[in-house]
Amino acid sequence: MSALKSNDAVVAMHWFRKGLRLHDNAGLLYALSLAKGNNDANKVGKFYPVYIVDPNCYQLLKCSVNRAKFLLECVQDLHSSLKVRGSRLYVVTGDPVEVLPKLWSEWGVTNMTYDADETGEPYSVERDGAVQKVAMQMGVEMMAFQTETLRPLGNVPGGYVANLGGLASNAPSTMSSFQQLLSRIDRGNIPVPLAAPKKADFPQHSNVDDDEKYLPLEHPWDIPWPRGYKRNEIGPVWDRKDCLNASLRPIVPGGETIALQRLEQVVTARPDWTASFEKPKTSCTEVSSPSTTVLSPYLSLGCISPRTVWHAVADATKRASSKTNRSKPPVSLHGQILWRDFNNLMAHSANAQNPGSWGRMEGNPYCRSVPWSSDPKLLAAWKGGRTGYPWIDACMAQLRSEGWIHHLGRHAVACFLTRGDLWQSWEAGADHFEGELLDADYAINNFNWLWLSCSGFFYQYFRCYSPIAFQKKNDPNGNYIRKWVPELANLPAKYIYEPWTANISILNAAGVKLDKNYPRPIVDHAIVSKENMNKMSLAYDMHKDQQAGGNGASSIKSDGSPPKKKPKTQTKLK
DNA sequence: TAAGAGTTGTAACC
DNA sequence: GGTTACAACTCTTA
Repeated sequence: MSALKSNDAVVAMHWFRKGLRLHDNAGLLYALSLAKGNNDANKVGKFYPVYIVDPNCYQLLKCSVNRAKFLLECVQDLHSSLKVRGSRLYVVTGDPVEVLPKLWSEWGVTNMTYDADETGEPYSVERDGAVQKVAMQMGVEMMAFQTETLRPLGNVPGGYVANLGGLASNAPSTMSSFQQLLSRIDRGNIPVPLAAPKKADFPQHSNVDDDEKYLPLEHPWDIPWPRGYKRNEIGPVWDRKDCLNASLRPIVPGGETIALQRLEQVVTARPDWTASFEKPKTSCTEVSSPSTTVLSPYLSLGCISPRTVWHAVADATKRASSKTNRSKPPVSLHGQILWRDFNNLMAHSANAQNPGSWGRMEGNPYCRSVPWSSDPKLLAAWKGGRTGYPWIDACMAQLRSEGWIHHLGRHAVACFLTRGDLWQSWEAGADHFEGELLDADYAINNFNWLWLSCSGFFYQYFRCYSPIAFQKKNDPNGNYIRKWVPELANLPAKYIYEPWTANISILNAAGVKLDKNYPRPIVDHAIVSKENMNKMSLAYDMHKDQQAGGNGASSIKSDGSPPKKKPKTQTKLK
């Protein structure tokens, strides 16, 4: 595409949204090359790297204190890294659709690069569409770069959909068929990440100023709420005091610099560990140092690029001892990055078929209809870690405190909320996770909720996690519970997973007062899990009927009653 | 059309 | 600690 509109020097802007990094950032490099005038001294222009704190953005509206802290740290780190290179970050607050045109006029911007959102996330689609419209009117040339997945998702050269005949609805819906698709694109080779720009790559003597008006925000309470926002109505409920609450400690600090250090420490420096990594075998009982990489928060905001992680894992694996067993996708570390691309492709495909459907049950081509209940009390108990099942409550406490839970803990609480126990919609769970998780990601979060609730991609609903047995097997002494549910810390190991089975003298000795400082179970897992399996079975039968060409009517008798289907686990109900 | 595979279940048995 | 029944899902492939 033509970059220059006239003989004038270019004024280039790079709009950081996700992709909060300097390394492997094609859009940033392209903007810099434009501003440098292809090294023609007469054509050296200006370069403005910009981040917009957008209070309307879903990231801020659903955002927990932890996530706001993490985001601001990422932005601050970007500013520092740019300053080292003789530049700076311009941080502006407001709606991008209003803010960008002002900056374009003020600075005379001719070109703007940004990282594309290919998943079709509704807020991004709406925002970017509106910005593009204004840019067109103002003659600002916008250029999007696909850099947040190993390969572009869409119908562009090297993209997944381009290798599916250009039809997103042809996207593979299983991990193995996804891996085959990837292996057909350039024989499965993953492009090498681009280096971060050096000081010499920035146009010098241009526009570096210390205008305090554009400094990064320091504290989460500096973020203004959108106009008309009413506390407690929607989104986060926090103020300055909440932000200073010492119990809220993100599991990792934000920023590209720390992300790259962490990659070095956990992957590069541990070749044997990296080569033999198997996700299902990692521990969800750790109370001090996590058993996985905890790179996901950085990937979700693009502090580190997936290609960078991919190649670091490949290099470390090459250096591993010959005696070390090499794990393979989907359980290996490469597998984890592949899952990420697969999930992104599914989001892209769902939204290409029906815009905005990926985060919902209704109209989502990958989601089965399940008649979930809606009980605010059960949902609140789950969110607040007051279900009466210590392992579930411990996970929810860690989520609230650190913005992170081990993958298997997420499985446990997601299964519990949906098909396992509470029979609440996965949408409600996904919504809560999106606000609380540091690594909240539209594609991946919704994919996993579809999976765990057996609404899509995973269908073995008879495999159900027990909120007691699963973790008892991993952590017999209940150390994880003792840390995150301190009310139960003094219970003997025998009762730590089921405090209601202890007699009153044992409870008294441990300082546990059921219904007072710790709740009794809100449901009986042994009973509801069986009932729920029968409900899932009926929902699946309805789905089959619809697949067969009907509208599910054959499952409903003329009097409106459900079919007399023999419950498959009837014999176990007693 | 049937067989096989599917990142990570549970409980009972030896 | 390994094996098996539980009651049986869907999607892909041959």
